[in-house]
Amino acid sequence: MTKSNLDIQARKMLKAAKLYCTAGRVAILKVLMAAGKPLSQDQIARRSENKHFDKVTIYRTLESLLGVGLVHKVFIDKRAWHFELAHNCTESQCHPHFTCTSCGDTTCLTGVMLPMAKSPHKGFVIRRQQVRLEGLCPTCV
Amino acid sequence: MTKSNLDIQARKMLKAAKLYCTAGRVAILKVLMAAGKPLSQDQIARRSENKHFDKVTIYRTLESLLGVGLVHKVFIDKRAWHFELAHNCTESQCHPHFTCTSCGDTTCLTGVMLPMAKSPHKGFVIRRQQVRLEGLCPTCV
DNA sequence: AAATATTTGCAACTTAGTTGCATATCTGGT
DNA sequence: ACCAGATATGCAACTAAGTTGCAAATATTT
Repeated sequence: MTKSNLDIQARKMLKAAKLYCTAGRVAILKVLMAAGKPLSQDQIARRSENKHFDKVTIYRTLESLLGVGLVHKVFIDKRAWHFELAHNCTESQCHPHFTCTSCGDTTCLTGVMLPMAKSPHKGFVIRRQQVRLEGLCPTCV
Repeated sequence: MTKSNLDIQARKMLKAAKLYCTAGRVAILKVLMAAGKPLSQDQIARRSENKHFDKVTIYRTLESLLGVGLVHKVFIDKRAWHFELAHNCTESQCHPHFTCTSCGDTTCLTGVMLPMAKSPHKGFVIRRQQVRLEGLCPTCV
């Protein structure tokens, strides 16, 4: 079995981040790369079913990927946390996430970028900005 | 016992929204007004301890307040949902919420407002925008 | 290939939020 | 002010999401 492109890329990312290159990390990175949108632990588990990973492993893996900045936590109107690859992001801002109020689906609006907020209160140092949008998606309009 | 200002205000808001004016709703609105920042169910419960409200009641009350737009759900890096009064907000945008990465505290940056994002993908109708900021607060700088 | 460092899976647990249903409370009409 | 109907509340039991400790398995370094 030849290693896929995604596989090679995932291993490169892990090596660059000085993380142990384990089956779980590679698999989860690949799932996130393929998805192109934020996923929950549960969704990740279901999308890597050919190999079963315990949910604790998935959470801990995501934690380690968060730690080195390969992955971001996304805040959307769902009960479970969602994670996505941190590419397409500048140091201070990712793309906005759009959630449809009708079907509930979330889309990454890559390419859209707002100017960074400036704190009016002296003393606040703003490092990162996240934008969440809500409305109707093309299918539900 | 004379009714406080907050009390009168809360009742007015409920009446205007055509919601039953119950002890729970008034109490929770007062707690949110007094807090001036997003609170979780748990925090609301602890701040209205002179009268005990079941957590189910608090969730359902928040649900009803959300329904008429008196309250907003705020998305921050906490496990529990947080809610705040929906004043100080335009139809399409509240103030940004700033969370300190050091102490974890969240502050409302009232007065700060970003231009609304414009969708580059035709077909998306953007109705509301929420901004989450992260960095260091004055105390932790 | 061995020694060391790190990750994984399991079981048990905590915390957040939900559901159904019987009881209590609210509001408008008389 | 009181009653009927509408709505909200509390309780108990439940589901879902995320966490902890520890022993076994897997990576990496030498």
